[in-house]
Amino acid sequence: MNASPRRKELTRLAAQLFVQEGFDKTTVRMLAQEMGIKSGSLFHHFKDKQEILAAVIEEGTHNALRIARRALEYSPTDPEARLRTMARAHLETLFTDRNAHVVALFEWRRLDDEAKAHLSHLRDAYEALWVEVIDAALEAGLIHGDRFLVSRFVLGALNWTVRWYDPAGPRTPDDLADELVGMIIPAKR
Amino acid sequence: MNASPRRKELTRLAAQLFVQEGFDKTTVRMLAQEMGIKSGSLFHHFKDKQEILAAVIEEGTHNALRIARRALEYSPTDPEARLRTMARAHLETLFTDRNAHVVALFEWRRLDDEAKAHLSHLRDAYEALWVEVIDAALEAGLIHGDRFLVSRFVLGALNWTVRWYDPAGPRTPDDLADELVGMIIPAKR
DNA sequence: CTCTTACACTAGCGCTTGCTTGGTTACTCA
DNA sequence: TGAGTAACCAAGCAAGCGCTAGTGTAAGAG
Repeated sequence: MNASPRRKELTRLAAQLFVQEGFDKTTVRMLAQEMGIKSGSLFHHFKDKQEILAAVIEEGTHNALRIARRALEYSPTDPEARLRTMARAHLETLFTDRNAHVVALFEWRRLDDEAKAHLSHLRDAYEALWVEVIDAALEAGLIHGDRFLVSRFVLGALNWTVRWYDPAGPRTPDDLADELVGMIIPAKR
Repeated sequence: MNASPRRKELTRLAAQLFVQEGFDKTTVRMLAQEMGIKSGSLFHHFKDKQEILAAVIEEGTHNALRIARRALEYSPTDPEARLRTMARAHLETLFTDRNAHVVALFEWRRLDDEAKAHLSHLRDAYEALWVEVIDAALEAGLIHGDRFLVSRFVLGALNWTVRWYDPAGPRTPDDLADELVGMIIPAKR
């Protein structure tokens, strides 16, 4: 709700700590120290610890949606290019905003029901983009299989990259995206 | 180390709770109650909470390795069949021993360094099976791409199934496995 | 009939947790 | 100049945490 610049910065720091330590192991005292304030002052910005988590996830998902929409807007319209665009956008988002997304992926269950209900709308909107692109690729005969399963598998493969991919290595996120797309569409070289 | 039947049963119950609540949120009192004993008695079976986690993960990974090896043993030897066999074995393990594997996948970071070192050998042995099968498929020209990336993508897609797959639904784990293999090898229907 | 072993219990210690309270400081704007 | 407000702090409470110490009991081994 509130979006003061101070709160945004605190959210960014919280995301980092949540990734490093996990939500449960991150204490309000650790959060406060990282932010350069005392633990009590934290509750001036956030109603409770839960709300910090929700803020982190909301911020991340919001960005992902924005980046993907913009990327599709400027993408060529043929199904293969759009598939590649979505894969690239997904990984771009995943690694520029890494902390927030890792939290969204692995600490989702820690949200209370209210926050989950609110945030799952955002997430569904994002997944809808994927389903749309994959449907087009299926109809064009570019890939084959069940639309539901294909999108789950692709998203799974992409999301799992946060567990092993090292941005400092020789491969760029775009390399990964292209490799994945190349893997699921029949070769034509 | 120790493997009394009592301890094995306790490990199974612990896995269930760890999945339900997460490792950090699961208290020794909750564990004890689920086991029908008092919290103090728990430490007769396990040195500390960490050791329970390690026992859960060890048990699961051990089973996965056993099942995969046995499946490969009885599999036809052509690369496509072996790929399908590994995918099926992976999902079979993932869903018969679901709790243990979810814990292994998502609570790994909670292990102390010593346990990590010990258990990562087991995990590496399992991944080696995958690399071997995927190498054969690449050499046979069945799939294309980088061996490292392909195996990461495939494992990612498979592991991610625990986040969305409902065993009570219409699809069997074998269906999923076949669909995934069908997705990455060029169609020939 | 004793000794050992496995398993469980009661009681609680020492510490950390999320969060509250009551007050202070610095800045903005009429 | 004075009122209002956003940001912070010091102090600490109540609850819950992992784990320990010491004891009891029943079953099997010698």
